[in-house]
Amino acid sequence: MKVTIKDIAKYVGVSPTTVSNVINSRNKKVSAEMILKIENAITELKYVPDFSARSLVLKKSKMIGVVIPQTEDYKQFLLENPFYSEIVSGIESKLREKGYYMMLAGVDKDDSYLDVLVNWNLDAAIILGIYQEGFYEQLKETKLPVLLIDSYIKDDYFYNLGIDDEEGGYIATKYLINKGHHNIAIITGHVKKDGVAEKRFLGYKRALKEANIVYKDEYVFEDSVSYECGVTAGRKIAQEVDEITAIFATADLIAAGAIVSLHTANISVPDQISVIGFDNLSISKMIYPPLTTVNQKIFDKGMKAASIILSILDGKSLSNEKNSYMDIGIIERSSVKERTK
Amino acid sequence: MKVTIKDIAKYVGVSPTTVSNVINSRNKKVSAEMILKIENAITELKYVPDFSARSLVLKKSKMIGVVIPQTEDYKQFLLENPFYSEIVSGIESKLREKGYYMMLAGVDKDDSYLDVLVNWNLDAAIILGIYQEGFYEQLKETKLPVLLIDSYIKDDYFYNLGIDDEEGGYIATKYLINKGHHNIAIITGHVKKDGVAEKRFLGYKRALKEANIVYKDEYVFEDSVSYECGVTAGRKIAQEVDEITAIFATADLIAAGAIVSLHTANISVPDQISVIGFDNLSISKMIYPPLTTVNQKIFDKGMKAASIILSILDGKSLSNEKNSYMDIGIIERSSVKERTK
DNA sequence: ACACATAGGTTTAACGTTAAACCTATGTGT
DNA sequence: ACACATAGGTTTAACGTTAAACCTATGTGT
Repeated sequence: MKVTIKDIAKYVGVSPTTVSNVINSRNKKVSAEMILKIENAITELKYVPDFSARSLVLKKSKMIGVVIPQTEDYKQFLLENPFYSEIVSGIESKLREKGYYMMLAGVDKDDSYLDVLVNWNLDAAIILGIYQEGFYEQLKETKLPVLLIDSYIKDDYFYNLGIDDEEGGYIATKYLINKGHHNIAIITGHVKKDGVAEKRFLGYKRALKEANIVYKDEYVFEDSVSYECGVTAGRKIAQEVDEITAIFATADLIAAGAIVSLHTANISVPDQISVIGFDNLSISKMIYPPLTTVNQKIFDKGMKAASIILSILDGKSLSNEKNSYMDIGIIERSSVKERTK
Repeated sequence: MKVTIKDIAKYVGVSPTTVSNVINSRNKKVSAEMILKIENAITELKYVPDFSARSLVLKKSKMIGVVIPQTEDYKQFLLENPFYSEIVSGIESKLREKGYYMMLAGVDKDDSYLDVLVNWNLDAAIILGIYQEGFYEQLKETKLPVLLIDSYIKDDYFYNLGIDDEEGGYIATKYLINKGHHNIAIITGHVKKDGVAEKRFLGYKRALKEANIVYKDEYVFEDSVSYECGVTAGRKIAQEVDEITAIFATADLIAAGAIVSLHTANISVPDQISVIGFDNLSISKMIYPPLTTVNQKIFDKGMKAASIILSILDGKSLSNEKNSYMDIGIIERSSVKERTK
């Protein structure tokens, strides 16, 4: 049998409410002596509170839902994408520090899985990735505080955390230009469907324009954001290596794929072609050559996401500015080189 | 206000129990006509069950705890390790398919965090990684079904899922030997503290012995299992490259680190030195050269772990064999080459 | 000497759901 | 004609916790 608050109460010879008061440190209502007695009884009988019961009466759970998308193609949980797993790490780390719990869930076509937020009296949700229209409507119906990460959904209901993706695209491209490159390919996600991809692409264009380099459609390789698509794009670029001298891969995963293709085609990075990535995933230092990339401090981003949500729950959501941004910057490693030819 | 079972009952003009019966498809107790009426009311009023209340009376939650260790050194959540994130992906995927939920938690020094399993009426736990002695004692006190992944804890209480690590070490080493290598270095985790490392090391020794190659202590590089330690070991091995012709890195993360060091020292893999890894992480095809490694189907392992736990909960834990093993095998890529010199 | 405040509690009802025991009208076999 | 089964429900209590209202003895100011 499970030890309950009543067992403690009986053991000490006191009412359940008093025990509850001690557990929740409402100490004004109970004498120091009694607190000690009850605390001893708790450790002695190994009492552990039942959060289901607590959540039932309080309508709070100290549990935050973290939602990650599924890829339609691969039917796999995207935690396999290091970007998601690193950010989830950050979230969990901060939540645990603050005594909160994390329920991690994938979402596939069956949107109704979202009900889980309500089912469990979750206190709030952090949403990673992009979903269909209806998903956000459902989210709003939960009435819960919701933080969207890297989303360009414009809706007052939601809190947002992201980076300045346009600026990121700009500084990455400018970095290549400053190294003397003019013919710069970009490998990007679907610009129409994905706000992040769109902004980075816009930044790319701005940097070109500013440097008086004509933008060329042929230099744009648009596909899903994945290692595999990086491989495919890299293969195509390998055939134009005399013309193209640098690549802006808008995600490290894409960069990793492209570089493998270039290796296979016996093209040296960075001697024959430079590559800059985006994200600074932990794998970016493991590939060869170590990847120069745009750092977005993913782990910190996760911690920040959790902090924002917790401060909302604490009611100290200071400003009414619902959008937050992380700093970005270039991490120089070895995949970009001054253009010589 | 939240819509409850009572609201539905009132709306339809029936008792709460009847609504409950419909929700839980105990259909024998209610007429077809009534079922329809109630179902309509549920969608109309947007009723969503409260799992806290349900869990309180049923003592079940349909929620499984998944526990991941923290590194003491880095104070980071190990989901950053792709091995853990891939396996968690597999677990989540299967759990969701079966209508279960996942609570993901890190564990640090403050072991009492384990209470969360009891707090939330979790149905079972899946434990990744290695912990101190006391941790397992606490786990047993929860009385919950617990599945340990890749653990060599011998205790009848626990279910286990792993691979034959000794065999893995053996086939990896033998693969190198078959390619003509004699002077084979091994980079391994702490053999005394980590059962997995120990077994793989034993397999390495067995393969050497079988081939009449004398084992040399100088060829053993023992440190933590991480990318960083791979870098360190690789740096040392780089200085003995005339003698050592192959490396068995007992984890892909280690292999990735070692290879970067070899690149830095201008040593060609696999022309001057061959490297075989272990795990077949998704990053192993992203590094250069693509890594030949021992495949342990990590995603599938996660799915299997969830399946085992669910079948225990269903009471159809067929055999009384509590230990399960995944198949392993060599994945040939490009980091190992026939020895020439 | 009395009103009032306060410390240190207790009692009661509620959160939403389910299991167990019970009820009642109708059908069914002999 | 009666016993009995069954379909289709209802009523009650319980899960463990907490909030709100209440109680009582003692202390405190005038």
